Amino acid sequence: MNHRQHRPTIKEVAIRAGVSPMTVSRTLSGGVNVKLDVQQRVLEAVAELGYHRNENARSIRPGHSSGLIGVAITNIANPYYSTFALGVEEEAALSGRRILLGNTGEDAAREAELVGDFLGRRVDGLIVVPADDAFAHLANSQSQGVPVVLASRRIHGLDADSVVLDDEDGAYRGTIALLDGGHTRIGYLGNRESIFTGRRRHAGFVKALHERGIEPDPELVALGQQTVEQASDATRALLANPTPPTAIFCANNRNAIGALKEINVQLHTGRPASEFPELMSFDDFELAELSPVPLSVIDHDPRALGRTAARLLLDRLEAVGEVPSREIELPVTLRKRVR
Amino acid sequence: MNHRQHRPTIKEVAIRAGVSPMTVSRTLSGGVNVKLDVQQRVLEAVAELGYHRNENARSIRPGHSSGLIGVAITNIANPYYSTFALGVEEEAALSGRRILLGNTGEDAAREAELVGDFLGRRVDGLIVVPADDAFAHLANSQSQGVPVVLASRRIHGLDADSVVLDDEDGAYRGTIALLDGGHTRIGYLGNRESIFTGRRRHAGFVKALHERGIEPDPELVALGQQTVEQASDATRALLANPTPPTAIFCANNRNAIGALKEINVQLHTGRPASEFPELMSFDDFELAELSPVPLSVIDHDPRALGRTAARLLLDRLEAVGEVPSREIELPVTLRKRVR
DNA sequence: CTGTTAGCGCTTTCAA
DNA sequence: TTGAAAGCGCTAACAG
Repeated sequence: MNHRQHRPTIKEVAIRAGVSPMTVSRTLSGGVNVKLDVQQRVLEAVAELGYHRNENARSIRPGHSSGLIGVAITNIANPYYSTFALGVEEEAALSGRRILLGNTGEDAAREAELVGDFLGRRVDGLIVVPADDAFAHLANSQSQGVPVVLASRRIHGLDADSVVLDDEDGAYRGTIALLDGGHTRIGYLGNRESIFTGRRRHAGFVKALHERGIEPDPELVALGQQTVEQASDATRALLANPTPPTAIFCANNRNAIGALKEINVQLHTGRPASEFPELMSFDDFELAELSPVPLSVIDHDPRALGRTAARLLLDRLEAVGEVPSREIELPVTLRKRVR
Repeated sequence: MNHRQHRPTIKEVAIRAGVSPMTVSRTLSGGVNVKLDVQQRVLEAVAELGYHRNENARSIRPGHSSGLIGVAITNIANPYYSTFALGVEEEAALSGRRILLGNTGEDAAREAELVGDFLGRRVDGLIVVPADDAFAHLANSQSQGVPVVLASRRIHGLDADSVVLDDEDGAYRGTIALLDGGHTRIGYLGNRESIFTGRRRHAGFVKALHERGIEPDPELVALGQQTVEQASDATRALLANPTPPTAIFCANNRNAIGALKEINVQLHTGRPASEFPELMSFDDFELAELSPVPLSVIDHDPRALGRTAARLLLDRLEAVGEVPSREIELPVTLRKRVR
């Protein structure tokens, strides 16, 4: 490895090109008021040294921003969030910005820590899928002029731009579809009630049942599964119920996949698929169509969610003066019987 | 929103605490040689103002690093790479570092652009899944003392730390398993030969066939599918062959999933599953066990790949002096008949 | 068209 | 134990 072990500075480029640092700076900023042949020499020196402007040095000057967007999500490995991150990255790249990515693992303390770090790195703004309703760290960010966009989940009491899904309506429609299919004993696998989407999707589920005069059986409701494995365990418990559900509403892809895996395992014992519950999944996911039991999905576009979140942030960064915060709710589509 | 619209500086904290900026700085760096009660006052001022040290300003001082790691991967939305990114993030976080994430979309020009940007932001190092064999931008990075770790793919001619999978051996063993299962007409869905893993996995495939005296039929080999949809299209073509393959080797999860989806579609026409080819997938993936046809996977751990890549980088950053570059090859596990 | 000066926020060095 | 000065890399503002 050719170790010059040194990052060239503007001064070195200047010396090599036989000009002052200002001329280098001007050349790199578009070249206004620099003779063409001088620009040429400067650019040659830049290329020879492999020089890159020190963005950190630039960003400490007044008026200049870092061009960074801090993104705090709960779990990058979940395809829903990674696709979301892709959307953010794409949209951010359009304005030449980069994303600083942090994983919170649904841990509020970790989230606050990450946000503090992001602020220290002078991000232009934050895109956060909040782990819970605590928001002192986010309000602090806003108070310093660093806008916050909430994605997927809102926080009660925090005035910020946000983009979420139409959770309640989706869950409601999905549940109604199950009820219309003749199911009356419907299980529920979902997130904790303390999580925005958990609350909303469960509310939509309950609303549909109530509308048909059905009281949800607490024995068929399992909340708080964060992993596929936990979801499989919860499904096993549901199936072991003396009067098992004939359908299960899965409030996210982790829970739907866990349910599917457990059902698939139990199918190998020889019981026919028709004896297993039909599934409704909030979130589409890859290979859903291979389900051995009837499966419908409440579909939406996590990439668009990411792009929208980034758009909200960029719009605010470009806006002049005070702008009221925008709350966007993206629609979801019920796709019946993808299998 | 409470808009102070201003990021407090060390000076303001100092004024509020009635001390000099240096005392604030010292307090925040551990508090050596600062009286306890003074530290107390400083920390109160910090909390009141929501102050965060400007890391960008810190990083321009000699000796100080940015604490950033630039990560350039080809597609965050691919679960393989998002899990990889999770591993990198986790390991980087252990040393208090953050990741700057960029998506290359398999585009070498975009990769070079990203790397240039990362260098401008003074990353401590780079972790790259290279889009192709061009490496001027990476050598440039190294020459400036910014180490590069290649992940998943190596580049011929670039001396850098790297962690890859045992591609050829995995593909070889997978293919042998198919041959042992009695297959002689085996299709291949994979990446372009210009991509490191594409070359190696294909080589392993061919090696196994040759060992059994079989010449691969060019009509059964489809290279270059990057998306699930393209893989489905390629599968359709394979299945339409007058003498279709009885097994298909899928060199990555995109291709395996595409094959699975196409087979699933064709199953709905009524032809029995037994008439469709058995599958071998390099990469495990979620719900593989739901495959309607026999499916084996060549499994590995993308998260460990990410952690290892980060570890290689961090080790080099912590090392003193010249250290020879390390090339790690992670093992893969053949799992027969996950379904 | 080009260069000099000054200062962004921070911390190392030196002085008190 | 504290502070003042100087300078990291860069560029607006001013001078020439």
